[in-house]
Amino acid sequence: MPGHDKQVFRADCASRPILDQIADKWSMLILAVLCAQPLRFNAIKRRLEGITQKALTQALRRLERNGIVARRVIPVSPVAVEYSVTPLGRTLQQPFAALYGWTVDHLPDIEQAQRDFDRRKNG
Amino acid sequence: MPGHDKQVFRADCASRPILDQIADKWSMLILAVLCAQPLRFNAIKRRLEGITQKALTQALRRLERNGIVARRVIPVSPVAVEYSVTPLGRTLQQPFAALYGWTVDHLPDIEQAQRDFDRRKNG
DNA sequence: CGGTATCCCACCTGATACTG
DNA sequence: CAGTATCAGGTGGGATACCG
Repeated sequence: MPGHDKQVFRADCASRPILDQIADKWSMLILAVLCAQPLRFNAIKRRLEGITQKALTQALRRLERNGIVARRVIPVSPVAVEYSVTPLGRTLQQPFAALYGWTVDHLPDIEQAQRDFDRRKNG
Repeated sequence: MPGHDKQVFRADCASRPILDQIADKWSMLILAVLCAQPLRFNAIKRRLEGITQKALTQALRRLERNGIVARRVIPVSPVAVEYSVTPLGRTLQQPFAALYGWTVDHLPDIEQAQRDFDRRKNG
């Protein structure tokens, strides 16, 4: 991290809570599905196997509050709500893809390291 | 994420737990401080304002298990333990730096979005 | 359909004490 | 120094029920 090696380690660094809210379990996956196309609440939920309604609601609110996704209410009956990625959110695609690509590329190494570690501990 | 748009959304995708364990609150900061130089336990703790001993211990174990950091016991008295970044861990620097750079670059946008959102909700 | 409200429990936290 | 152990207390998640 050339250039900002000092501030980020301070508890009051402004980027810390952002990093926490954006680099979490579900946000990356939500952004990925929405980047392909805008989707409605339950459409997102169906695509993200394992997410609960509560977790999805919370993650979407957080992303909306941070300007990453937009929420549009379509006044039909029953109500339809469409979520889409904002221009700001699109700029996150590159960093996220890099991180995801890393996990895929190094998955064998990591799993090997885990086996080694567990064997050392257990015998 | 060109090329792997399908698997990651499945609950049993192998990269999911890795992503969870690596893109968490403290791992990025720990890796950043250790990339500059190997450090002992309390040296890391002093640099990461706000982390508890327990949280640091857990994060280091997880990083060690995944082959990201190495733990070396130096048999002096009292015991010294030095943590360093492995070659595998070094390859994570680029993706992490990209993500951190993003938060710094877009911090004003995000804070503005937060103010707008909060004002809409509260009035 | 897209949520909110509620309950309950696992977990994380912080503080403190103890050990090799 | 570098942890582990323990306990109290608060937070968040899962399951369920209900609402516009």
